Amino acid sequence: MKETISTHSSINLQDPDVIRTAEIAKALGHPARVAILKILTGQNTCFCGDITEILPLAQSTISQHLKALKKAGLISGEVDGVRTCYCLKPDGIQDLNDFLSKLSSDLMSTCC
Amino acid sequence: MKETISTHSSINLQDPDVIRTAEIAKALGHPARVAILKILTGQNTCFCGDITEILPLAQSTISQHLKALKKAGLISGEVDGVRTCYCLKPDGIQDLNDFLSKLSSDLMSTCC
DNA sequence: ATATTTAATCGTATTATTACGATTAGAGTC
DNA sequence: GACTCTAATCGTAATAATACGATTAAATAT
Repeated sequence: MKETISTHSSINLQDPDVIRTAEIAKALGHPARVAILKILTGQNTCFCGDITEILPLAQSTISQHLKALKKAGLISGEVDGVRTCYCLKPDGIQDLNDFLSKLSSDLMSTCC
Repeated sequence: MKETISTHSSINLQDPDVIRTAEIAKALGHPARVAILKILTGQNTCFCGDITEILPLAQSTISQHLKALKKAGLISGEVDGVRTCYCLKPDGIQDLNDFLSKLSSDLMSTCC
């Protein structure tokens, strides 16, 4: 017999915030995609081909990773002639940053 | 013929920083694990059973997710009698937070 | 029009993740 | 000792992710 007074009625797996955070984190959850973000951060050479030259992965694989980052809203990709110009999207990065800042600040609360 | 002057000799997939960031993000990359972190943040009830009552997942599944979070260094798990007490690990959260803060601050650099 | 360049998509094989029920193992209780 | 409670692990099925080469499509150049 349990008398659990749950204060967690607000935490569920369908919560858009939870889903959004997981989505962004998942997009970041592969070394190739972290590396791509770093490359995009440091330079204004945002073409797929440039990344293909830097990372030891096939063009189709890079393209797949770019697609994943774009789907998660972390980067934009605009066609520029025969190429596509990829660019970081501050909003998406901010989303995850917000969650983590909040989490970090809450860490003061006692546990164990 | 290309004359790429790469300034990215420092970015590679074996870079421990890149690998670490991806590892942490991957651990966060599932709604159940984000929810678990939120639960651990808000309360000092850190037992597996408590989480099992809050989230609509089997005990074995929760246990699996806890294992993943622990492996990534985001939580600790200490046996306390018949139970195990789980707790957020500030260091791991900070690792990812650091990367994202840096990324965010770099977003000012021109691109597209 | 033909050829070239760039990047997306297709097809596919391999591996990893996710979820569950069942079982196991250890701690505490009767 | 037998019993209960908690949580880890096992076994397994279904799904997703990853990587590659090959192909396609669109833009540009010759």
